[in-house]
Amino acid sequence: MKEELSRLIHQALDELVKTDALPADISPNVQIDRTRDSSHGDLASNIALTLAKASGRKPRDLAAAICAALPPSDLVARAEIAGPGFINFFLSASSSQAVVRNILEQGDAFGRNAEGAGRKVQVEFVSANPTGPLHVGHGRGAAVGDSLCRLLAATGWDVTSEFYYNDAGAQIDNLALSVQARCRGLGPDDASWPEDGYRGDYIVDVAEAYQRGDTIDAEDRHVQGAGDAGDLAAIRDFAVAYLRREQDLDLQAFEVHFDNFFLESSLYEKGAVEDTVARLVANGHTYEKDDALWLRTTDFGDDKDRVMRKSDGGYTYFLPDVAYHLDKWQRGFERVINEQGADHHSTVTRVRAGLQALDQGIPEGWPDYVLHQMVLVMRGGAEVKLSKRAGSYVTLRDLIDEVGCDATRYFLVARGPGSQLTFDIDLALSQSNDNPVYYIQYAHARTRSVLRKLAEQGWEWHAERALQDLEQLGEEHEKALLRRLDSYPEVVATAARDLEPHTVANYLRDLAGDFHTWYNAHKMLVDDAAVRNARVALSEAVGQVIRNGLGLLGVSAPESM
RNA sequence: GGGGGUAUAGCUCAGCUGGAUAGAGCACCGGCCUUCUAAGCCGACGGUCCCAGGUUCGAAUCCUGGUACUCCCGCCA
Repeated sequence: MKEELSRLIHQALDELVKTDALPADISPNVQIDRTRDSSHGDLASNIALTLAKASGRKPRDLAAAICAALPPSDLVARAEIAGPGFINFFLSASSSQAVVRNILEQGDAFGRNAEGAGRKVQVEFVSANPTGPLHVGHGRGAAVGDSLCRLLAATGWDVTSEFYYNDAGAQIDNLALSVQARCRGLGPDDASWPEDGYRGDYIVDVAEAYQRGDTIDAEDRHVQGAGDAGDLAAIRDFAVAYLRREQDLDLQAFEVHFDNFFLESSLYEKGAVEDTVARLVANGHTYEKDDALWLRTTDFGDDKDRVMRKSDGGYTYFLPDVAYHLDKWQRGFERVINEQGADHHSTVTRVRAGLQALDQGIPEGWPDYVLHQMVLVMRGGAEVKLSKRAGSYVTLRDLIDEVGCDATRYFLVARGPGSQLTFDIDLALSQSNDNPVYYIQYAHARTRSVLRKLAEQGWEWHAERALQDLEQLGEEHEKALLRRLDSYPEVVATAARDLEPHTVANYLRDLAGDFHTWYNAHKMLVDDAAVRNARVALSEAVGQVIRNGLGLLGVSAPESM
């Protein structure tokens, strides 16, 4: 549609150049925008404003000349000059109604495109260490990351989702010590409680399960509790498996799926960490100082050099991070997106620097990052601190149990990742019916209800026949809906390109609003068969788009509410 | 000190890569259910788009300089 209009304008400009009404050396950048106000038509161009100076003519005069030179087209009913010199295009009824046919014919595919051209992309998100249940911050990562996967898949990318976790580091030792202490009947307030031990109640559950000899069947490991409080290694394996299973259940409840789980320990087993060190040393980007091995990341834009191998011989987390990303590159992911909490933003420069130092031909800006800001959780008017160690943080499972998966996912994905999110539990609980997700789902349920009612009244409706009656859609509310529906593919394309799923959420709210307004203003199931057919077709199109859009957010579209 | 993010209605937030009269939800006020689902609709109220400059036909949006809040800056992950 935009392309077509752009072509018409170019033709008009060529005509004006030919008749010397415009200088030949202009380089028009024709821009077509959707109008905000329907009194400004459906689409508008600012071309006369941008060319006014170069042509030495007043914008409105130039706009008039362009309008006069526009070749006739079935798409456009009329073009008007408005404001300082905009050209407003009013689409013909038939071309604006065509979107209904497109939607009903394309169904689930409406809004998808092939921009990714089947290229491989990996999205890594959540990546929580198995030291406790997932909290709200992980939930935001899960909601955003999963939506990104869906958006990328919808725009032609070959997507792999991945969850990375550390199953062997210092924090895991700390976890094991905490469970061991619980096995011995100690509490966080006892003198011999491990320093910085995990204080949460879930540690008690792990300890009891271990001592009972429970069997854990997690996605990637199967462990039985040995029951021996003295066997720290056994406790560690059991605790990791136990908490991984808990996280799997959290993700399952959140309806988030991962294609791959990647263990940090596997990097050591494969020798990938040693290889990475060797390569960095061979490339001459390292030096020894204070018994430690440093990487000169300042050569690659970092503000100071980083330790790779500590003076005690162990590696810092930085090194396996680099090894891990090299592994991603070697798996053929030319594009990788890491969705993380913004508190990790300082690792971005570091990891990219490490990859550059490897000299493997990895592009400088690789990989991409989507960083989400903190989620503040309010309860009873006060902030709940998200401290694992205090054990008082709000878990994702709590939220899902309390406000439901759909509402939680919508809430966490409906805001831009860059804005801090205040999740007010009291508000979510006391006013869960006011959550925007219900507003959208309700619109969908209404479209389904109309079909049921139609059948009850003995009327028949067939898409192919109804599409013959689309010219019956002449009400202003209907035109607004048609405009909104027509913009959906652009919304999806933009959201995917900018990695911003929340624009889809905003769009759906607007679409649902247009639908509810129309629903209240006009009855669909009227006696006039042609009008009825057309309106039900429009309703069906709305339902389809809501379904498609909610699908991108991982939110269900219920048949009835 | 360095870096990331944010600043828009009483509150929570949108604002489509510079467009026309800056929008929604919540809260408050007033209307609409005998009629396809009132989890809905209609109306009213509500603004120094943090401040100061700059860029241009045109700035909430871009640039510069400030201010405030927040997160990060370890031989933790």
